[in-house]
Amino acid sequence: MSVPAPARRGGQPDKRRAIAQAARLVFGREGYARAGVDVIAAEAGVSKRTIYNHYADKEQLFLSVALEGADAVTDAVRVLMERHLRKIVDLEEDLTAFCLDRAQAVTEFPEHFALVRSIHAEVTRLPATVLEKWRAHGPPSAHQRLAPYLQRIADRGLLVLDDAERAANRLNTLTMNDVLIRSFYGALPLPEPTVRDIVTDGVRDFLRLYAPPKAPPQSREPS
Amino acid sequence: MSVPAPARRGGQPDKRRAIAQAARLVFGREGYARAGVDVIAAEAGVSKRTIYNHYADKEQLFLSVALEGADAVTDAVRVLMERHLRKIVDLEEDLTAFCLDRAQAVTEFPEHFALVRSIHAEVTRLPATVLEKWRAHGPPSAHQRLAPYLQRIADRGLLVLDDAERAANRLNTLTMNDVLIRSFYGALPLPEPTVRDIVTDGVRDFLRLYAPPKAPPQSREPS
DNA sequence: GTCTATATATGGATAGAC
DNA sequence: GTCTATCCATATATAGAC
Repeated sequence: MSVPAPARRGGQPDKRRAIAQAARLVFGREGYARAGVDVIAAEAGVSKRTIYNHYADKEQLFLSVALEGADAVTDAVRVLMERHLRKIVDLEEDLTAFCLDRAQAVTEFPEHFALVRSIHAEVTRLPATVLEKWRAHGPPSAHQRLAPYLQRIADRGLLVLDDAERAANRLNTLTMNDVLIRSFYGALPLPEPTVRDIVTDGVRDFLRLYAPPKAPPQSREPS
Repeated sequence: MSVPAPARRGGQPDKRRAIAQAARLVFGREGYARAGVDVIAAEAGVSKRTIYNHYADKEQLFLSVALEGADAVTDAVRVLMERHLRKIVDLEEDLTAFCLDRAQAVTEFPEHFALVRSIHAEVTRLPATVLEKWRAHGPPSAHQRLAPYLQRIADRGLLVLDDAERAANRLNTLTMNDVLIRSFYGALPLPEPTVRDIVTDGVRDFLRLYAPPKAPPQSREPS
């Protein structure tokens, strides 16, 4: 499943992107099995044969698009981390804002999460090598990138961490997972207030688990 | 989607169950779209026409089987609650045992969770009325049944609950959800030690959130 | 590389006898 | 109600001209 290099020689590389985008749309809307290569070709404005010139078959096209989409989401989350977790002013507020934005990313990439649902449905039929790549592009990598941010926060004394990666996973569990499951992985987006409640509660409990024993708000009047 | 009453007049009601079982197997193995009514008929040992005599179409067959399967899982979980949570001897141990058994139910009903994955993939194409029924038969009902058990435990002073149903959801979030997501809803079962780690950690954190402030182990020597 | 046209297969649903 | 045989639509993939 290594992403094949776009054909350069004389061909229009735009077409390949047009195909990928159309495939993402149609696969997301119809699911893998129902999606017709015909429809994808029409949506992309190319011939069916052109698709088969760029991709070996329907399955390769699907997997290629799925992995690209996962990377796009991953990049978006990376941006959110930098925005909310680089400089902490109020830990609870910043974590909440981060998780809220992260949760809303689910509804901002609807085509991709439709692909995620299709992959879940097909997962028992996918080759092991493909699944490994899928795992590598997915949530686990997100945890690995979140952990250093939490570690930096802990180094400033705002959290007490035994294991930064485990804590990253906990934050995810307490906020994202509920949103994912209850929204059917974004298929039926939850009302914004509901998401806010879930995330707020999750962050609060996360801090109850990981906040320092008694946060002395740097009282300016020592005994 | 009301489950239609089996035809009695002269027909063999066994056939219907054979069809349902075969459908559960084939839908679980192939997914909704790939599953052929032909194959289901062969697996059930009946003719294709017989299936269409019992069920309006493929979709009705699928949904009927899915809801029945959800009820079966629900009943199994109900049994586990009675076994582990009716009489508490050691709260942490009992909760852990319950959640472990509950998590392993995912791998004990592989066909059903394969159906769950298919439903996720199809969820945007399902009628709203069907989705409501699906939700009603699924996890939310499990929370509602778990809550009273937690409430009884709290009444004995072993937990401090603000809202029993919220706590039930928390226990679920901290144990089941990770298992579900990381195993791709049971498609790639996690190693038993991994499940044990997840559940053990989850219950420990649950108790850190909901245990009474300082559990006095009824010390026999007051000041 | 791209297009039109087509081969080939499959699957949902039905007709009609028993 | 159940079976055998079949219709018809659809979909993947390919052939061959430009």
